[in-house]
Amino acid sequence: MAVAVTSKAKKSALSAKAKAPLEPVRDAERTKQALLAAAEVEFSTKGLAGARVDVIAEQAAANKRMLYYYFGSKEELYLAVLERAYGSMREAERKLNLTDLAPREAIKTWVEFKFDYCQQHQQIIALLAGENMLGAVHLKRSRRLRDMNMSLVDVISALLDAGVAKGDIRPGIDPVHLYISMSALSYFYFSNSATLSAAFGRALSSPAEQKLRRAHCVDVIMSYIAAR
Amino acid sequence: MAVAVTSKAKKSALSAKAKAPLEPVRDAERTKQALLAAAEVEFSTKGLAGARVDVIAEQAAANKRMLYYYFGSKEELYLAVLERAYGSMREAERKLNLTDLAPREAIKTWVEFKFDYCQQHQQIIALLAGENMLGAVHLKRSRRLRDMNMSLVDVISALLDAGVAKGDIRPGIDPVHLYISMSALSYFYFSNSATLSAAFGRALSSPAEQKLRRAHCVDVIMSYIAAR
Amino acid sequence: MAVAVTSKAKKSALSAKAKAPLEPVRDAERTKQALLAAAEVEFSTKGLAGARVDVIAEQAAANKRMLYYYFGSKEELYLAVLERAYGSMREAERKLNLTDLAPREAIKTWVEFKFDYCQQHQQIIALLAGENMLGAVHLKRSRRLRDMNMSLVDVISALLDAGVAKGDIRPGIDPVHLYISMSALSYFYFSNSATLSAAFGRALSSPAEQKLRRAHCVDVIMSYIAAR
Amino acid sequence: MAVAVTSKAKKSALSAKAKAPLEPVRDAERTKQALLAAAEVEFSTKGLAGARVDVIAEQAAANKRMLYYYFGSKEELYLAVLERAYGSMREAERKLNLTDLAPREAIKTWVEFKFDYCQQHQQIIALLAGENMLGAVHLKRSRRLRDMNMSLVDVISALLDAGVAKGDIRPGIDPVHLYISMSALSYFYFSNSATLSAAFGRALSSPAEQKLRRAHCVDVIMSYIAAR
DNA sequence: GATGAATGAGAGTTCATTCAT
DNA sequence: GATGAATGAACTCTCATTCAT
Repeated sequence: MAVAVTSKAKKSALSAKAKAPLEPVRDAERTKQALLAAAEVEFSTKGLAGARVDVIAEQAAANKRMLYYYFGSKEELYLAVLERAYGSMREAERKLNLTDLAPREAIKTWVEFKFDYCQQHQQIIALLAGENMLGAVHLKRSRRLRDMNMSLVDVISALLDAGVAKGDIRPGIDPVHLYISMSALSYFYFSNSATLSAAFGRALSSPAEQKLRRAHCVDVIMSYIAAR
Repeated sequence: MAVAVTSKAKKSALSAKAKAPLEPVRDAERTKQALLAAAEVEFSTKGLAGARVDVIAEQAAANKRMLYYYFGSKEELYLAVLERAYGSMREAERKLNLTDLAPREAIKTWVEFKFDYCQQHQQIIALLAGENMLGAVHLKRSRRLRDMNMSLVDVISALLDAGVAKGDIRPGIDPVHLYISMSALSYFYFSNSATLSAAFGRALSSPAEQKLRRAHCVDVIMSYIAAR
Repeated sequence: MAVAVTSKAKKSALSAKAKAPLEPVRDAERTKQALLAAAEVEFSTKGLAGARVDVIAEQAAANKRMLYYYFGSKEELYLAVLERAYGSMREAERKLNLTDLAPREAIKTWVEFKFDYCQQHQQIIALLAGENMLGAVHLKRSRRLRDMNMSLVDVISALLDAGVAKGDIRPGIDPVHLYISMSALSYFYFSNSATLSAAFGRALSSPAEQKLRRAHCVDVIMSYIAAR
Repeated sequence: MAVAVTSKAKKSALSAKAKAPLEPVRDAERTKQALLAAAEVEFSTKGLAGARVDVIAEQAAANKRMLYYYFGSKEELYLAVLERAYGSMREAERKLNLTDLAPREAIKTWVEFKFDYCQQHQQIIALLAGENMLGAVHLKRSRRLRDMNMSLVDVISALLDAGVAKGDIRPGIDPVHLYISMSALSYFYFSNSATLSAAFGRALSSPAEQKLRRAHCVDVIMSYIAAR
């Protein structure tokens, strides 16, 4: 963990220029981010109702009071976590720039991205699962998320159209449902890994198994979109 | 299990000995079922932590004390609900008797069944989502569910083998992952319908939309298993 | 106050008639009244904001949870206390039956009653002072108190009219302001006794002093209403 | 006390060397007064316990830290407000110089002053009501207020004696109780206007109504002191 | 003289659970 | 088998106050 340095240290930094610039203890942004990070863990493992603000504050090495100072309430903190998680997911997707690739290649990349993102952010998966269980009432209220979506469909539509024109993607595919399926194949595997592993008595979350699943997801989608 | 005799029955037994043989009012069983039903609603909409014991008792038109009388604790009630829900899902699946059908036909039927079951039991979907968020610790502890699974894989394997032999299913398909995908395509659509509808600004849960999705799920899986 | 008798007490009373009737621990009404009484003390000495629910519960020998069980919140308990206090004050006034007396005699009795009531219920005085400081927002919201008032003015009017007709009360007196003055002379003496004593360096709350004040109040009002 | 020099002053000192002798901006005093004014509003509407330090600081457009810098604590600020309010009330009374008037005229003027002062300083009325509810523990501790009182009684006594000698004031009037009554008639009308208005369903605080009350107060007192 | 960040104690409130009948 | 009263622990949230700059 980074060592905290007070203003005292900073002043001495003026005299000794070799001193590395350090993060101060009284850093609003730092505290805020620590709270958000701790909250993400707590909410994603226990849900909104099951999460404890004391635990969040403690894990963030912050005072409980700070949580209310910055976020107002448990629910607003939850929403902040949700917005950040959902936002960064959409953001990552947007950065894919799939339009530069050939249609089938682009879709394959997308499926792989979906899988990798789920794998690397299982906390977000859990978070979204919890939010969906509650009817997504919080996400629906969020203004920040209103605009984030939508354009996705346009990208898929364009890819599908190009593929159809080129002759290597079959016509008549609904872009929304294709997108849902691409998500579903990876998301469900991670969101339900606990019950799935129990059900099949097979450690589905091992690296080897994950590699298998990744290929399977690509396979399913590519088979589906293939021109006959 | 001991036969329940209500106080009503007792009283009438005292005053009139020539009573009807045994008036099995079984309020006991009825109360128990009412509690389970109410608990399923409460747990599936609010999660384990968010659910309120008082609400469950009230919705079941039962006294709160009865809940403890029959189930011991909130957590045990939750487990009972989970077991019942998960059990009946597996039970329904077992009753499909798919081995009588041609392999491709059987799998198509299965996919459709998956979709229909999800649609008709969205409460169970939510319940499972919540349980998975918690790492499925309760379901893993359940003895009753140990045995329920497993045989599923055998059925799929048999179907796949038969199809391959017959030449209309491609070889090399992993039955576990096929099963997971069959589940994923329907489950995710329902479990995440709240965020999906918000994301796409399209009422994905309308009957027309559901019919579309059902066909899409079948299409995806059938394309995948098709022999080239 | 009626003595509560539980079924237990009743039963034992049947077998052993000499048994003293006992107060049961689990008596809803008793707990409720104890809470109200404790709350009256706490609210009247510290105000709504300064009062502590823990103290109220402890003084009532009840569990803090019971306070919420019966009253819902601190504010609602406060309102209940207020309604009870204000209600019993008005009730006592109504029972005076002053119309049976000669006009001047009636008004003299009323002034004396005002003084005596203030003296015997200084808690209520303090309670009302606090509520008035808050703009009486709680009392104004109370439905129960809507109807309690008003008729008072009619009584005074009748008395004044009779006195005027009889010739021993001067005409032209506003009954509302007379009532306010009758209240003010006693109420203020008690509500502000703390600052008054400090200001005059004279122990104004001694019995002797109170007797003096009582006579003074009567004197002032009687001088005012006297026909010239 | 150290002379305050604001940053504003400093800056202008830098740019214009030919400065005015000493530009005593005294933000210090201004901030202090702003805090007192804001505190008076907050304490008089919510009481000591109900008042919020943050609100006071915000309303004074000052930093919360300044409140502690100048007053040490919430309670000491409260005391400062009380002392100021009570002091200025007594001060105003002292400035009446009633000894120049004829006795009855002087008392009439005094009653009118009481009424007018209450009307113009209803905040102080509320403040005193709150303090009295708490047993006036703060005012009693205040050294500044020890000396303020007392002389009032001498003035009244002198007026009464003069009136009695002159033959137009009746003998035997207790000056303290007369003073209390003069206060009571106006104070109570304002301190309890909220409940009174509610009780009588009559907007007692309208200008017309206030004029009526003022005359009534004078009438009551003048009738009382009149020689028969 | 002024400020935003931080704090610990304690407030009101809620909850699963149990007691007495 | 059923009920209303009772409980204590724990939770979310608030507040006056102080630190570091």
